[in-house]
Amino acid sequence: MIRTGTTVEQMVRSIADMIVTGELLPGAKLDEVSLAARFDVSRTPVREALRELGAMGLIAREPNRSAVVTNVTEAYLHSMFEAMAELEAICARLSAERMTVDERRALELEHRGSVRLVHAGAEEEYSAHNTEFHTRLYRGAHNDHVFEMVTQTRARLAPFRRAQFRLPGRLAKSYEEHGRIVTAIMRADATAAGQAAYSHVEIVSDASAVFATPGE
Amino acid sequence: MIRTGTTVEQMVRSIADMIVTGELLPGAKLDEVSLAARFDVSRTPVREALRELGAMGLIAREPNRSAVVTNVTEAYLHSMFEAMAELEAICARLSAERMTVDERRALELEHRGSVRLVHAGAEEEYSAHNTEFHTRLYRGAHNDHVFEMVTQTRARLAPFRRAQFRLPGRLAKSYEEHGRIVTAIMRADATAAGQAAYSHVEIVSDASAVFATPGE
DNA sequence: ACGTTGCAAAGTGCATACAGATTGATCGAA
DNA sequence: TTCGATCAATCTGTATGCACTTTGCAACGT
Repeated sequence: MIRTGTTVEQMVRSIADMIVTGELLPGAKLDEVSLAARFDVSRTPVREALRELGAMGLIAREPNRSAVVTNVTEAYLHSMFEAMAELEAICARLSAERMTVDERRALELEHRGSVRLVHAGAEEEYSAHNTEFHTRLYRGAHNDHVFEMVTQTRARLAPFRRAQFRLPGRLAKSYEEHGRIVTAIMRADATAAGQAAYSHVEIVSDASAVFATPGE
Repeated sequence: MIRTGTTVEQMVRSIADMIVTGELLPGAKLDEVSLAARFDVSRTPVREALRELGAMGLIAREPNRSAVVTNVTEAYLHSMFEAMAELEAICARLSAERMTVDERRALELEHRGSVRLVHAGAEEEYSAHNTEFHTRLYRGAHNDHVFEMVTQTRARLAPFRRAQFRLPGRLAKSYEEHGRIVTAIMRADATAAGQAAYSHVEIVSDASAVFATPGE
């Protein structure tokens, strides 16, 4: 396979991707031997990859037990959504203050371009647009550490948010909420941008809570 | 050393502690064989510990190079302090709204008890009190994910904040700022608590910026 | 002098081996 | 039948070994 020193990194990305995209569902067991066979490497790099995924919070590890895809309690899921709302609000506020002219224009274009996806009901494509839209918001804050935190939190939430756009009317609502954020940012109204971003995530949270595992 | 946990966990805690306390300064090299000898284990668990510390952001790793204690740029340090201010503000706001009566009382007692350390100029002891004070604030928010983020950010900032209480008059100022936060929380005034916490960190940031490494 | 090349020492990346822990199944006894 | 104990299969935790990479130094040529 890969003979360079990036083997573990690639495995981390690959496994993280499987978790985020739902190929590996919360609760799924990840045993080292199978993974080693699957990636055609020995257990040593597999263990290092699992160590890193554990630190990222994507999997849970206990001594002498197989790693399992993190299956958070309702309470913790709620705390992550609340944190996500706060982080998005921070990004929106900072973006309203700091985005360059080009960044503002690109955000607006990205948003306007998505209206046809809403009308077409293209859930898959809208989901991709949504990711891009929010990533622009995170970058626009011009704060690397906040970017790291919000990106990581987003990754951990991904498995629980997957089906949100399948709920009836969710696409149109999302578009409308994005619009409020964009408007506030174009006006450089940090307070309004923060509030719009906060309530946007709150609504996504409500739409996703149903997928949580009943507390343990 | 702490009894609980596996070998790797203990090493992670131990090394993280050395970094946070300044026993290992930013830029210090951590080679695997030396660490293995020092902890009397083989390189395998050492590598896993380094992998985890890397994921935590405490050390930087590159292929075929020794790990080095993270030596952040001024720009990144600034972004961490700004993020820290936002996180502390969140904790203060949520604490103002959610702390139980017992938690509020304990916070106030902790604060009042520290006045004698200020008068005595006991930097070391005040630093311990400061940690305890802020930890109470983080817990009081009753949000596990925010707690994780703020704790991790705090750990990464620790090496650059160590000497803050040696600056003249810093103890008294810190005490005064804590007082504002406590007052707001006792009044359940979330907005005031958030603002007080934000500016408190801002001041610490200014007091610490001098320790950053000139950008690279 | 100075830059270049080649080599040796040291360190990392990964594979393999072995020891200890866990799990599940089977067999025996109440 | 059911509960419990025992043992084998399986998996994780750690040690060790080998190959490749990096790096510092020294000898060489210009």
